[in-house]
Amino acid sequence: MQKRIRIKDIARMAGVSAGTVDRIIHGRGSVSKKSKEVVESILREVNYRPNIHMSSISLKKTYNILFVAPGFAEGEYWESIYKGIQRALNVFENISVNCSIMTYNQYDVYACREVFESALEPDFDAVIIGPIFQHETREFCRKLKMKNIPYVFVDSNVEDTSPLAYFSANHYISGYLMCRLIHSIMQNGKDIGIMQAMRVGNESANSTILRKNGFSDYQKENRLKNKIHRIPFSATEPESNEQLFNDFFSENDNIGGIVVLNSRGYVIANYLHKKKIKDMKVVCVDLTDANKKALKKGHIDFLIGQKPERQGYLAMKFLIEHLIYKIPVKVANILPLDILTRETIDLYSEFNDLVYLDQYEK
Amino acid sequence: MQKRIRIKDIARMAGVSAGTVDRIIHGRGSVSKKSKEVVESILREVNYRPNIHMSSISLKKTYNILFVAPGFAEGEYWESIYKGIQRALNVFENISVNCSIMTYNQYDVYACREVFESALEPDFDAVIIGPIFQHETREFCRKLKMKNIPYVFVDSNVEDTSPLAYFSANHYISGYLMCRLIHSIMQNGKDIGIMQAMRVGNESANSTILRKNGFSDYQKENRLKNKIHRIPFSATEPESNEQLFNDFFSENDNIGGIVVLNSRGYVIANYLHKKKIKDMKVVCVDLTDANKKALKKGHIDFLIGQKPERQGYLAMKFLIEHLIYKIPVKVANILPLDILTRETIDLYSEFNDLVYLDQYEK
DNA sequence: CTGTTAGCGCATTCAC
DNA sequence: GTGAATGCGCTAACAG
Repeated sequence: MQKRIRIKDIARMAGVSAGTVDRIIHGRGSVSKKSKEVVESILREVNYRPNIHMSSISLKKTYNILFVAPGFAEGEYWESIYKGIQRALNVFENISVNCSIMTYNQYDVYACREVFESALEPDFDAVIIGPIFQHETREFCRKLKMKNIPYVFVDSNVEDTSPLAYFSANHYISGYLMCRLIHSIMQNGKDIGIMQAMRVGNESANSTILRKNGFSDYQKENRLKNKIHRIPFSATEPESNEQLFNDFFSENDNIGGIVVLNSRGYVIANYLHKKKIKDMKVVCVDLTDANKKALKKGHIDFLIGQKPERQGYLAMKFLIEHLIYKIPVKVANILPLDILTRETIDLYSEFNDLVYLDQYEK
Repeated sequence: MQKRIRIKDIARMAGVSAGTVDRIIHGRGSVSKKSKEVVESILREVNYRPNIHMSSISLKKTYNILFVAPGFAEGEYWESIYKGIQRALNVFENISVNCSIMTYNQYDVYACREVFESALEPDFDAVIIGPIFQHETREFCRKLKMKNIPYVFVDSNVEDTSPLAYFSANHYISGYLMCRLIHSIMQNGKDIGIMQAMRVGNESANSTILRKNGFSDYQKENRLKNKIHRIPFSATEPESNEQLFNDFFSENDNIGGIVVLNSRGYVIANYLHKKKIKDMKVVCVDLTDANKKALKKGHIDFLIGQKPERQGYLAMKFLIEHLIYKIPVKVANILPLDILTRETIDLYSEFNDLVYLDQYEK
């Protein structure tokens, strides 16, 4: 139970003053090569861990951080991520951070491009990106890199970019799991319906593609021969869905289970309930308000959660720490998947709303 | 985005000095009734929230806290709770806390009595209790109350006591959920085997009883007529279990699913594997190392987690906050249940081991 | 390039 | 019973 090592201790050991050690830790130049080497070797040797709460009271700088992601309404997936970001800002309230937010239409690649373009104008200290379109995101990241602006991803990673870190679920395993779950509860030999949104430009979201791969691989690995049908669905014109579903089910009368690879599971769950279609097992993803409600009523059997709040929280936390200390952070941060049923959803929500928060947060 | 209110602000508003406000916040007497009233009303009015990280650097007092619970080996349930306690001590390392630990044999009520007796000798500032035997725990709490020592429970609450708070899963729902899960994956019409440990004095653990109730109620509510058989099992003489299981399965040949209401699920899971008994669904509770291993190999289908680490963490955190600020804490703290499968267990463990921890913890 | 000093919010100690 | 002074670990501004 030895006392934590302080800057003062490091300074004494290195034969310099505390001010010099501080300059080295924060890399604000103007130190001799010799001092730098000596101090840095001692820092490593004693594994110095700065006390961020102490730092924060004396820190003067204001950091400007941008969160750019798909737009969201209350209770939707991306709102949870934003809430997590806010929570981090509360925990580190002593540190002055301005967090701007810019959103784009996730079903329209052209809108996304425009928003990314305008996001490059101001000079942010760092950016948190919620990516949907791979190509556009890559381009955006390339420009950020040229401007020397660090960025992190939430929700999913994008290949061929160099983020400081990303905070994501493993979407492949998510799809793999959903396939296992639907099979474990549905009647053998029945067909499976899959819902997966299409976007303008005919590109599925990054995460949805990965889930689909996981789903298919589970089928292959277990030599499952159930027929898979794609259920037509429109995210942008919700009023057309009922007709689409009617057509689908009249053409396919052997469906025993439905898997929804995006966060709109409640749409089909509510449809099934309305049409009094029983004996249909449903597995969905994302704890949106609408999905939680459908789960609670028993219209969804299993709901997979991706801890979006925690993703946002960790992203902002790591960014703050990086900006202050230039600490090398772990790049790949894969969060666990939550499996929720109607029995556990209430406890889950309550806990996240109340106990989970630190008492000293707003 | 207004700045947080400081003690200095309160002092100015109340027309007293910061020292006086501090004395009132911590209740260390020697303040006039009038000052107390004025300051307290302002504290409420502005909803003053002290900054514990600032408090901690200047705090001089050392707190002595006892953790008394069933003994544990590495990777077992109670170790996780203890780990959570340690984690809280790391997060609040600036605060000087001595945490002692005393353990008792959870299968022997007489051993428990003795340990409780000797736990009353030293003068602790607070006690964290892991209860097994209801009657003995009540008696222990009664004596703690007489000595004016506050206590909290982890794992489960005990009726007719007055803890400062308790941190627990909802064991009733846990049993209810296990019943639902086993039914959703096992073949219709088969029998169910239940494992539930017996203890010296013939008293089941608090939590196990509650789980059993939940299990039974799910059956009743859904008018499920499957036969339930109790599987004989000894926690204290593990070498006798194979014979007990052999006898059980030769007498009961229609078992389709097994539910284990205590943390020893791996015992039967490994037995089934060894004996090459297929087509038997297994649902267990507690993420012990042995259970996780069995889950990963596919010998357990669903494993229910109770977040023991988080229980321990929250218990210690709340206790520290209470000791420092006498903040009224929420008494009932029910944590959500985790549902784990072989697909999700790895992500869960990794995350808990690494990312979950604050960077500034050891 | 570097040491010194002041001040962040808070608890404590010492005069009054 | 109370205000003022001191120090906790750290950063920032200044002087050299």
